[in-house]
Amino acid sequence: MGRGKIVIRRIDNSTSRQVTFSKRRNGLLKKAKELAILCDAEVGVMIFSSTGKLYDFASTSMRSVIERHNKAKEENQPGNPTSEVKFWQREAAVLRQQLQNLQENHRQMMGEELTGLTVKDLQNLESQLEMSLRGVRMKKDQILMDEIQELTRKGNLIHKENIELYKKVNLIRLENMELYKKVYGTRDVNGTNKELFVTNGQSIEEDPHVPVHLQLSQPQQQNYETPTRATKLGRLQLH
Amino acid sequence: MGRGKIVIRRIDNSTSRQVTFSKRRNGLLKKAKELAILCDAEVGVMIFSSTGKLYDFASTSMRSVIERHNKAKEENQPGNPTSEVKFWQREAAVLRQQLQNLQENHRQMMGEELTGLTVKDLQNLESQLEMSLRGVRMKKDQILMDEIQELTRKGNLIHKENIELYKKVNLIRLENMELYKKVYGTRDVNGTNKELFVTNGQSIEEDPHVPVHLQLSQPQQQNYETPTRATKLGRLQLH
DNA sequence: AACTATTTATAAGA
DNA sequence: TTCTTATAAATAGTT
Repeated sequence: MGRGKIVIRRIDNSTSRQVTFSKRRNGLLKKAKELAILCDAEVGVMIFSSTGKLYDFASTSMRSVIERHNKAKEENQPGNPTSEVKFWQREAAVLRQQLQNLQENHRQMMGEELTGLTVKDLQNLESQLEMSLRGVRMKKDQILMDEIQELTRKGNLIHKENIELYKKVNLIRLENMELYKKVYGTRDVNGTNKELFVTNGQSIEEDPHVPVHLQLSQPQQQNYETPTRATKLGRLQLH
Repeated sequence: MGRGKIVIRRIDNSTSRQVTFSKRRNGLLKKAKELAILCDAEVGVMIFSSTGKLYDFASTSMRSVIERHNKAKEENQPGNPTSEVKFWQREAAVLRQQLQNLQENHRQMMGEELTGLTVKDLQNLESQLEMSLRGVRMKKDQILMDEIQELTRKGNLIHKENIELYKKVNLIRLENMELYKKVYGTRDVNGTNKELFVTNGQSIEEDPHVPVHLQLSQPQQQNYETPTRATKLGRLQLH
């Protein structure tokens, strides 16, 4: 696969041998990775350049690959089949089996690997998924309902606060009007000094019955405190 | 490098995963050999199929490659009893952790253990379940459709057989009537010797247009041959 | 390190 | 599994 065909024999020219090594080494490692992923295989590759430098790849870990290789070749180091080692090997084997079973099950629940299942199996799976879906939706709805309830509660609280606030404002306003009369007489009583009743740069006066109008938070927002007028009013410090 | 481009991700279809494994394994081993020869490198490759079968290549010997690798990594030999036990312990711990993670995930997919999930999490889970459900239903429907198609095909076949059979029966009956006339003259032509046209103890005569009435097999039954009248007739040997 | 003409690997289909 | 074939990918030789 190149400009020309080559025969597989040691490349004499040191430079081009080096270049080819670099290219083909990368190619080999890439293909090893691909094989491991595509085919769900455990792969280990070790390469030493002619200068002794190591390049390797292991889909899991090189140690695991080597252990497995040793076991497969039954070339267990002659002289240490310690019961402890055997115990842990068995333990790992059991766990690996469990993991594999669960993985298969999980894949089926993910709607993958359905080939080989009977209609009965598929029906069971379907029922299970439907049940799960119902559960999940119920839970989600519960959370949303709770959220709504909480927001409604807060809204009502703020509404009450606003009413109280309104009363106070009106009291102060009356006091103020009295004061105004005392200082300036009776002229120009209406339409002045609105500034005195302004909070946060917004006049309350223009809307005497501040409606509770909370915006429900979207599910993806954790922040319940959307800066609506109501919450702004809610933050008012009254003393 | 094939008829189509593929993404590097576990191949779902077990058969094609196996086929690809076989091809790419050979490719990888070939390239490992070539690299070793062309570039004068020491190369070792170990591959375990998902079924656990080992395939390997070493330009020198696997032992040598592993030794060299160990030395390069400055790690103790996997033959050291203590380190071996430690290795398996770690292996077991990793597997146990994986199992636990997968179990939690699986429980959530089963609609259990949903506490602690955010609305966002629940929505993702919901989508996943919906997708899985779609996949499962599609698969199930596919199987049922195939089954129905197959049954329809068989039904039509049997219907045709019945029609042919009917023609033959009528022919034989006519022949028989002629015979009867010759033997007994013309008296009592009708209403006799019905026995001659009886198959399996059931008279065809009573139902001249045998309807094709196949019972669809329930999903759990593999047996398509429910013993209806139609199939009984279908089993008649005609020569 | 790029570039590409070619070879090689391999995905899909029988 | 193995073969075929169209196409993707790797890479030999070159700049």
